[in-house]
Amino acid sequence: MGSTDHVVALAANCHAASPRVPAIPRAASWGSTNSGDTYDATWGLYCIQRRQARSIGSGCPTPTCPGRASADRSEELDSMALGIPVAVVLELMAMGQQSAAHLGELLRAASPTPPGEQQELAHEILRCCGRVIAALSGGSTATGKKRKAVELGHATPSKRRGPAGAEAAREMTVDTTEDGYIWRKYGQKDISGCKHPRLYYRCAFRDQGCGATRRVQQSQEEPPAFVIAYYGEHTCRDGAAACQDLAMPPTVVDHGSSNAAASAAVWRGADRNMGSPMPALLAVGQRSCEGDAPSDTSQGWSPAFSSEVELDARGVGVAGADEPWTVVEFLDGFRDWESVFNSP
DNA sequence: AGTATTTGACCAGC
DNA sequence: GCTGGTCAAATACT
Repeated sequence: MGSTDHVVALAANCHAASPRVPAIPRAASWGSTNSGDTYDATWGLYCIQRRQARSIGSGCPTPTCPGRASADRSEELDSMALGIPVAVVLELMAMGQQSAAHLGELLRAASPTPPGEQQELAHEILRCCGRVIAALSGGSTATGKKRKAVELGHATPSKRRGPAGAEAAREMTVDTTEDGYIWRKYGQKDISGCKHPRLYYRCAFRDQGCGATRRVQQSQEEPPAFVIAYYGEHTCRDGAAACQDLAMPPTVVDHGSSNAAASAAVWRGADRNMGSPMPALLAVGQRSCEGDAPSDTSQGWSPAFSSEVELDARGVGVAGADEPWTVVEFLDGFRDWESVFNSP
């Protein structure tokens, strides 16, 4: 059995033990909050209503919905050689990432110290997913503009245009500023022609040498969307994993972070989800952005979501009348892209 | 008291 | 000179 099968099987087994789970972040790229699709990322099950899949390319009034106005979307859909929408790949990779994180958590719980080969493997899966997501996000930048060498951090550290030390900008438009990393705000600037200020964040683990930064600009659209540009790579044990570790129960994780306040903030988030089946992933990231400027430090695991996920005994979403499908079916080969996206 | 955030100042590119 | 990215002191928060 391969690693992926292992993760999927594990996730499916875990879900069987707990068929109902709280709301889970949905990848922003799928957009609409009331489209009827459901995503149980924690347990690795993904349900999507066919009507939502059809909305891609047919237009949707929701500004952040992938089906809206479909010039950009069709461009994105065409952007992959295999004809697979980038957004869907991102979604699946995010799911894989979460499953790997969950696997790591379970392995850690089974044998806390020292980290075993299995845990290293889980971490490797997590890292691979993260890199694919980063690569795909970079390939679908909103502006498509290339940054000059001086902006890419090849120059000595300075106050150059573009965050210092940045290697590349990966720009994306999402409906939440939460992305699974812990960021520390270090600046804010009013930008000419923009109603909202631009916010500057760096990784909270900067003291560990992590040079990742991001720039957040709220669009003037309604509802709010955020254009987030990422610079540099997370070197803080792959950022997301570290952040997730912080959110785990203390009996499982001793992260050793000197960042007490950040840890405390995450723990407060965890408290809100006491009793949920997977606090490490559910606990954080449920604060939505309100007002003009999201001044909060993002702690979330994953992008925006708003709907409660109701699952039946098999762990399949039952949000609507249309027949749902699960990503497990897809991964097992019972569903293919055509059946998902072209079905009436 | 320690840490995070805010915000005006500074700096460099354009 | 204007703009935007960063710094750092002041302030707020826990």
